[in-house]
Amino acid sequence: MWQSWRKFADMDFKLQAIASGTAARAGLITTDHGVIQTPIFMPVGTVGSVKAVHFHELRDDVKAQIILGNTYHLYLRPGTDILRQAGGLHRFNGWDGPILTDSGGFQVFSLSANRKLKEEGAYFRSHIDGSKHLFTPEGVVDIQRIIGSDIMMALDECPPGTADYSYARKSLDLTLKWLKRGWNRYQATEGLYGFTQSYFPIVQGCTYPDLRRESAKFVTDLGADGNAIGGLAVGEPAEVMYDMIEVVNEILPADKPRYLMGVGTPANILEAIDRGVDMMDCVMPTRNGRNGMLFTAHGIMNMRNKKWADDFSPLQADGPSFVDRAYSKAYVRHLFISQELLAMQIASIHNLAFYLWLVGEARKHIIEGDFAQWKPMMVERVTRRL
RNA sequence: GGGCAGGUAGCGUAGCGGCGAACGCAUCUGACUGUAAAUCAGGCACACAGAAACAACGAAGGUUCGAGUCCUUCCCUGCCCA
Repeated sequence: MWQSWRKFADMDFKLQAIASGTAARAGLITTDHGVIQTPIFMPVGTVGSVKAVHFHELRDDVKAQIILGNTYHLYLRPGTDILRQAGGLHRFNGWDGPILTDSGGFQVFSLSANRKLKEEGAYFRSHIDGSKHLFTPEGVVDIQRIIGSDIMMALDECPPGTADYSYARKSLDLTLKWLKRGWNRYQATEGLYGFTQSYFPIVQGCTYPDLRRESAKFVTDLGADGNAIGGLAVGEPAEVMYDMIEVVNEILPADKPRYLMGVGTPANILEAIDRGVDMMDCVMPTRNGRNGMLFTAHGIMNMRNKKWADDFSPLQADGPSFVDRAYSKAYVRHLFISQELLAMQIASIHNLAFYLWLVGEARKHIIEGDFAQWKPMMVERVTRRL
């Protein structure tokens, strides 16, 4: 185990431990809104709300340390005027912990039918009212200054996992230009609300190792407070994703946090941590939770299945959240079948608490030094179907 | 007793000469990875399992190449009148 204390532009990242026989590491990220213990999972709160979960539940039950917001969605609603008047997103929604905002780069991918990419930026049609908007690398920094997130993300293009080489090449060229322009705007501006904000550039390059290496090198040379890996878990096989993480993490600096964007399943998360990833986010625990899927330390349950109808045992007797013991499987199934809102609340709290428990356990085992033995056992358990 | 309206898969309903029959609900199963997702997809008599066979239009007759669909009788339900 070794330690390093280094002060970077806006943010501290203190590496606390690296488990032997693996690239997994434990650390502490210090922001103006609090300290984050890594590896960490970050619940997604796209429009400034982690769907179906109150902030006191997020803090006290889920034990979230940082949440996400989304630039595209917040820009459309409530809009920058309201966010500026509110004094930023922390003041607006009441979450006083760290916030990371995605740039809208993912919407370039997920709303691809409603956008056109040009050198200057991404032209969008609002999914809400069809109105036209332009997202530039600079503009997206400006918007995130107004939102006031602790970590701002660069605007990138996130191509599908099936993209061919020539498209991936072209796409990466655009993303690299955008990264540099966004970085320049970031350095030329400062936070509006009296605390500092970081800017994370994003590695792209689809499933092509040479493009990934080039991208990682470029990103590293910017010297940001932390670096992100994007364009994964978008249709490529999981093994390919793991390979790309390894390729990229050989290059990304070890003394800065590495953020794997949009990942993933509990097994994905453990594999990513194993390969040196520090931060992850995913809609899966909340979205799949609302749709009846519960992730547990013993496997996956579809709560709508008939087999739970008369199972009065607790949701998860040894689970980390109060909902795990407060409610039975039969009751939660009844709530889902009856389309009761409480079902979605319980499932969201449970899944998020499980995800945070999982990364917390990973951290513990990294520090204790037996992560390499613990991980495969855990991967097997969390992928079972109950 | 008379009049009117009806009887279609667990329920509700569409179809009014080509239907092995649409749709909704219920029910069962699956999907969901930087959230256009409290969403989406599929199954759903019985039996069998592999391409063949047998299956829902109240019942029985009839007309027709062909009938939920037209005709006759009967049974049942609801409403109204005696």
